[in-house]
Amino acid sequence: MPKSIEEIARDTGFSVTTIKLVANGQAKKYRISASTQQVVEDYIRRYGYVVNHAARSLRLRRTDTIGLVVPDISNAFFARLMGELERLCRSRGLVLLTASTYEDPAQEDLAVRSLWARGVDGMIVAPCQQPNYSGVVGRKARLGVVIIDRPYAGSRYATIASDNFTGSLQLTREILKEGGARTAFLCANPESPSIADRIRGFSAACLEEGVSEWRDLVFRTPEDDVSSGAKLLDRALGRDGDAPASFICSSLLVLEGATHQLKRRVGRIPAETIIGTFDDHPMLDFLPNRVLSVRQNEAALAAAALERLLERHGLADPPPPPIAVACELVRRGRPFDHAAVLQGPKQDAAVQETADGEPSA
Amino acid sequence: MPKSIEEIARDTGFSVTTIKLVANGQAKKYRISASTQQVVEDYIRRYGYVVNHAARSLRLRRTDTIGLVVPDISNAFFARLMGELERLCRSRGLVLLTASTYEDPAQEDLAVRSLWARGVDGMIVAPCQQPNYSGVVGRKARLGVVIIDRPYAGSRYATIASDNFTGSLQLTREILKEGGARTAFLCANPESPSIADRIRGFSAACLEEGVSEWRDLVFRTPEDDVSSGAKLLDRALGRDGDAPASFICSSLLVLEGATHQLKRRVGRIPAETIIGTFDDHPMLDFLPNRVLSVRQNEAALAAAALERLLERHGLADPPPPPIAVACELVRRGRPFDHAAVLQGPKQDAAVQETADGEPSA
DNA sequence: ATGAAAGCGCTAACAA
DNA sequence: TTGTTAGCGCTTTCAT
Repeated sequence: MPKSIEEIARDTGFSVTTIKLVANGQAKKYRISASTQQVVEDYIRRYGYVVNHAARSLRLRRTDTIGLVVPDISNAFFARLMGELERLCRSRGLVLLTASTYEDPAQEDLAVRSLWARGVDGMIVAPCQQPNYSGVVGRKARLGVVIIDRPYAGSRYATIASDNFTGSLQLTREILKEGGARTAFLCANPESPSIADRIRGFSAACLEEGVSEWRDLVFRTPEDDVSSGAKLLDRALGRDGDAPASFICSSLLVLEGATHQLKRRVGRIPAETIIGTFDDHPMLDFLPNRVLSVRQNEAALAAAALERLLERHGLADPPPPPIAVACELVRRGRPFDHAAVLQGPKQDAAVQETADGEPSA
Repeated sequence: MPKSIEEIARDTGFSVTTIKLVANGQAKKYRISASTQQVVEDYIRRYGYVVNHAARSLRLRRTDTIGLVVPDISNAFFARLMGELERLCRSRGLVLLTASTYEDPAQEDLAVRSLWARGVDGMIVAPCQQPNYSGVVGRKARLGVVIIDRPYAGSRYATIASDNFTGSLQLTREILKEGGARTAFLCANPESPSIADRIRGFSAACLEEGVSEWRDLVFRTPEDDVSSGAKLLDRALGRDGDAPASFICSSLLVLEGATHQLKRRVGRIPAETIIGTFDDHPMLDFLPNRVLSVRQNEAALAAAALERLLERHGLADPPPPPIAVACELVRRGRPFDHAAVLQGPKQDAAVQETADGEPSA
């Protein structure tokens, strides 16, 4: 049971100042005598000392705690983001408080309010609505807020997000190149600014390739969940029910629903279907298909967000310009080889290429 | 910028006691006059009031904060566990501090120490070693600790874990029934008590079915990661390199490595291979195969852990008996129908069964 | 029905 | 080189 500074002072007969000085390793700086130092250090070695963080926070008006508010921590992207943030925080002596909102604005307000009441020094939030915490968080709050992942236009806060436009542009280009003239975009929650960017990227790539009717190829649904993915695929299949040569999903949840529905409607996931999706995941490897996915850089997003937060922006009226973090296009499987199928499977070098490279740990 | 109780008292001319009474809604209980109540409430409505949590903690010697220490928050199981815990905590006015250890005992000690220094009221930890925090956390710590997910034998702490033995038993039984006489168990980190239970379940099922040489079918590797999964599959394949009729993976990471390696060695994942794995995940649906997975009940684990923690066990010398939470066997795909393959694919009712049921949101 | 005051453990400013 | 003190905002106990 460790002692408080005052107890140590009382027991050793020195003053709190002295104790504090040696406890903080500032002994020689303030020329504490060697004997004093010895006594105090022995005492601490014996009984231990841990600063009382509550008292410290009360005095310093600072908790060394930051809050993270995300739609859903069990979403792999947010879980990785949190992991990175926590690592960064720990190395700076900060601690991370996390809350999930499940895409519910009311829960978001609640979470923000609760974190604020806990006295977090700042918050990083992936909002599910146009962010405005002035009512929640007080007017002149000394509290820093940075928005991540959902770059709502005109936000009063510093904003960090992936470059979804370019990611989508490159993904769509590549799919069109490999898979033919058209592809469908199964798109959940199109009102979200990050998704809107993905739609813009999709349309830009379509127009590049002369697909002027791109609007007919974007299928939308409000909810980003598995059942919506199934519905979207149904709509994309259309009347004939032929499997599409390729499709792009706005999220992994949509992809789950789409593949499920494809199995129901077509009986299987055709090997020649090219699948594009946002958010990379190792388990995409389970699909036998050619899969192109857009990987976000969680580490860079986390680092940028924390940096922005800590530079304590004076919360100036014009927030700093948004930061866009580059994505990476990940390719899995191989472009489908129609010739090989006609000849039947071969156990040769060509087949060895199916999965190349060592799996990474 | 909300006010403190004392500011409100000063500004309204009442005493802090009065303010506190109405702020806590105990006005009528203590028969505060209606006019007083009115004044105070108006003031609070106008300026706001949020308790200063640091001051409260200092006074109460309690932070209403609990810590969660897990090997890796980006592991889907732990992410879901955390989500459940956070939800439960919020409804009780608690807040959750989470730290990842990346299976490193040093980081685990660091995390525990750091949370302890933050004054958490209790900790839930999924340890990567025989847990012993007496040095870290002080002797007579009034701090509750409950161990989750890794039921180390003889631990001094209350322990909650899935019933991995039964889960493994049922999984292996079913695989043997569907897939023939033998199956391999690709097993990472066999020293971990939860994995040891899974091995015991595997062997019990093997013995039931008369597979006395089960020891030869368990392939082990210390690290639970993707590259280990690949190595394990290599070893299981043996000299002939024929694809196995079935195999079981001790974790999703192992499965990722194993499927990857299977593609390299065999050229593809044979449709008739039956795959068993621990930890269920929606993306297992991506595999065209028959897949059986053992789903842990994160909600029940979280609830049990929090309950144990909050009942403040006096930390009696004999810890309470471990709690085992039942798992659920999840089946995906269909048992492979060899006859259907010989006849070629059919677009009929039988094929419709491939994926049955609506996808769940 | 309302008020006064002590003290939780820490830090910072000032003293000696 | 070491000591003293005044709060930070809250809760609790004891007075009115």
